[in-house]
Amino acid sequence: MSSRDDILDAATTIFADKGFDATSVREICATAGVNIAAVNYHFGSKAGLYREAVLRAYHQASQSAMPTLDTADGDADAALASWIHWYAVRCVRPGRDAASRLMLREAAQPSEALTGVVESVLHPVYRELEEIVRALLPASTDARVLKIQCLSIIGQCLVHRVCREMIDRLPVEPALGPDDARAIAELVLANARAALSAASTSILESTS
Amino acid sequence: MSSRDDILDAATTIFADKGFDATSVREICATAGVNIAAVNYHFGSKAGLYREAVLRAYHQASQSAMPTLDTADGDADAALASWIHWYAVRCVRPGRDAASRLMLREAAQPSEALTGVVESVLHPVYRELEEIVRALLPASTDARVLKIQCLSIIGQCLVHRVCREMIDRLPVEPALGPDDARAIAELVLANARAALSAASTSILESTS
DNA sequence: GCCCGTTTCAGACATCCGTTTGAATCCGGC
DNA sequence: GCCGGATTCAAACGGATGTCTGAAACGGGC
Repeated sequence: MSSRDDILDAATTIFADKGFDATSVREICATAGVNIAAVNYHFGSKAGLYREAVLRAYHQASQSAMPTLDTADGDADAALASWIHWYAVRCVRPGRDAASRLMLREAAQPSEALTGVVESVLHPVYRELEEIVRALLPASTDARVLKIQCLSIIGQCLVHRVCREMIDRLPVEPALGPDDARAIAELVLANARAALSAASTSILESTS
Repeated sequence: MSSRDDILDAATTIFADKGFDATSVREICATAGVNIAAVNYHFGSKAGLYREAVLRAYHQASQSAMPTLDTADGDADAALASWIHWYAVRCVRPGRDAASRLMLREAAQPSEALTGVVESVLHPVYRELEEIVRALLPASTDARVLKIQCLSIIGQCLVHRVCREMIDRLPVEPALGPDDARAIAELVLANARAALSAASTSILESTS
């Protein structure tokens, strides 16, 4: 069972770094130190290996529990803080955690072959954030505004993952690294609080 | 000169959609309705075609002028509003504008072959935002905080482009479309204003 | 010691890729 | 009408890819 896992480990890392198309089965096997035929023996095909790697990454991602409104005993603000910290750390920490990198790659550009698989882990994450944010906004808030606000929070975190290569090349000091995860999380939280309370009052003003 | 442009048009669209590796020269030529050899005749290689497509996309992107502090006569808040609107529309509007899609793909994952080319258009955009945001924050603001705040603004816009496929699959109504560009821009602006003023006062409090 | 299912292996398979070739075609200038 | 450079074309090139084959090696159960 070792070679099967070796292949999965190597595949997760390389797929996460280079994407499905740019990765060759031979490279994966060379990294894993196994014969090329092992991929088709254990996984049927390159696509099967990819599917398995994403599924395993999903399973690993489910391990570290996502904070929810319930785990915060209904305290929406505390839940927001926990959620943002949980998500931001996940985005900013550069991973030896290749699994989460692979997940995020799939999130941005889902494989048509994996329809439903990735959604099953992504949707609950989004839904939970929306529940938390909904509790922090007036009940009268437009659904469209709620959605945009949630995506803004996600975007502030995700940019540090998706645009990491660009960020690292930015001609401005200081460079942002994994050590700044906490600072980023706190700033995003402060921004979200400010944005949500501003959104609340502006809605109250417009309806008064 | 027509076939050369036909190839560039087809290449820009397909490269933007599928990336460099997943795109084949044969597919580009079939779409453009030209012979396969035309790519190497006009551009030397697939990489040369890619480079040319990105460069043309960059050139087109430079046409619509970016708002700056200067064009707002030094009014930082007005400049921020203009900049966010300019950038958000660019991100949210889906593209028949394949050029900007290609640019954003390059921004997220720059080709090593194009080092310097994309930076030359991306860096001024970031620099300008940082100038505007700097003017809206206390002079004592930490450079790291300034950078994170700028990336938060960029992230809130960019998420609508980079994660479009995921957003479209979100199990929550209503769907966000290109018509919501203005609403998104306004919300991001409101969020940025709230975040920056909150950041200003918190810094003042901490130093007093 | 031997057996049999599991796993590994070197090698070959067809296919697709980006690229090249050399001839055919076009077309303005004379 | 015809020349010569520019362009297009069908066909093929070598190489890399994903996949498959058949035999070799392994390893626990009897």
